[in-house]
Amino acid sequence: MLQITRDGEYAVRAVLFLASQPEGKISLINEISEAQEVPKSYLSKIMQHLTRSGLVKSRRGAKGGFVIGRPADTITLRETIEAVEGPIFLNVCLIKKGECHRDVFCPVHPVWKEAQKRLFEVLDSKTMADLVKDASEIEKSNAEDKKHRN
Amino acid sequence: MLQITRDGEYAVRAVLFLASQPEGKISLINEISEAQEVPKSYLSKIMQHLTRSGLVKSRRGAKGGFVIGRPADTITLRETIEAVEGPIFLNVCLIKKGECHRDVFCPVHPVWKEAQKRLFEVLDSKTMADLVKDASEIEKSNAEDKKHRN
DNA sequence: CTTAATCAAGACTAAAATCATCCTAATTAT
DNA sequence: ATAATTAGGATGATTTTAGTCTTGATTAAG
Ligand code: SF4
Ligand code: SF4
Repeated sequence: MLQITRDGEYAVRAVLFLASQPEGKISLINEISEAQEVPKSYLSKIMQHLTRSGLVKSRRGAKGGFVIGRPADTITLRETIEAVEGPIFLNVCLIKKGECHRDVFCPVHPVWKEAQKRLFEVLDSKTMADLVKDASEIEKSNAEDKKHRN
Repeated sequence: MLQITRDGEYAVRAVLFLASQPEGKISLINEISEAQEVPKSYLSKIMQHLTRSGLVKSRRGAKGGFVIGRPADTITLRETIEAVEGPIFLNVCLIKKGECHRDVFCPVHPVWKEAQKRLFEVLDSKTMADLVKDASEIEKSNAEDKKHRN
């Protein structure tokens, strides 16, 4: 359907949440689930993937939980999504040369290549650090709006 | 999976085929299916959608078949895909305001908006007429390559 | 060393989407 | 009439999506 799955969406919410936590703060599944409105048991599955990919670090047992795995300014939106959904290909012919044998003469093939490139430009350019900053600016702006509505 | 479906892919192939036919030439399901390597019975379902959307015109009965429904330079890649897949939304929050209630404070929302805009720029800018032209240029270039490989 | 807390791993499931196929009906030219 | 074609809908296999649940492993602390 040319739409990101809940896996990808929830992964972004989770990583973004961890990125917004103070250094060293350990977050529990419960916290993340409630704050980001993701079903707890589903989220736990997603966190496993994110842990295996290194985007987050986990510790089991008492005082365990999750922290972000790398500096937030080194984690892009695309990387987060692909960590749980696998690599993005807008059409099968982008998977690899010859995946669709028509690619050698197909005039649509280069268009998909370009479309994907442009999409990646956007998803690669936003890091989790950027998004945390954006969030605080939106919050500030919303507070301003509220004041002006009096 | 953030990938166009076979419906969309096959629709593009079919419309492109019709766009490349000489004015007035009527094409049969069989011809289109063979030339574009799309399962015949599946294609027939897709042609129905394309007909209802006006992108192609059909005539039943003897001497019937399909022709393109509008000038090829007025049909974009995006329109063709959306005719069979429905409108494209890279994430649910793009469907409409409030579809995701977090959109008012979510820093990722504007990124999806931008990503979709960029994607549309590419898919809207290519018409079937462009693609037919591109195809003939690719063919010419491939023939050249072949000659030089001697 | 026991226990409570917490994540890891994988089995399981319901519903929907995907990718088709097939049959019957309607239409059209000859 | 008849042959050629598309229209429409029923059907179906497979995969994906979006989750839940249970059991096991690990850890800190008393
Ligand atoms: S766009 Fe062209 S190359 Fe890509 S899958 Fe379709 S036919 Fe193959
Ligand atoms: S990106 Fe933000 S607004 Fe869009 S669906 Fe996710 S949470 Fe909602």
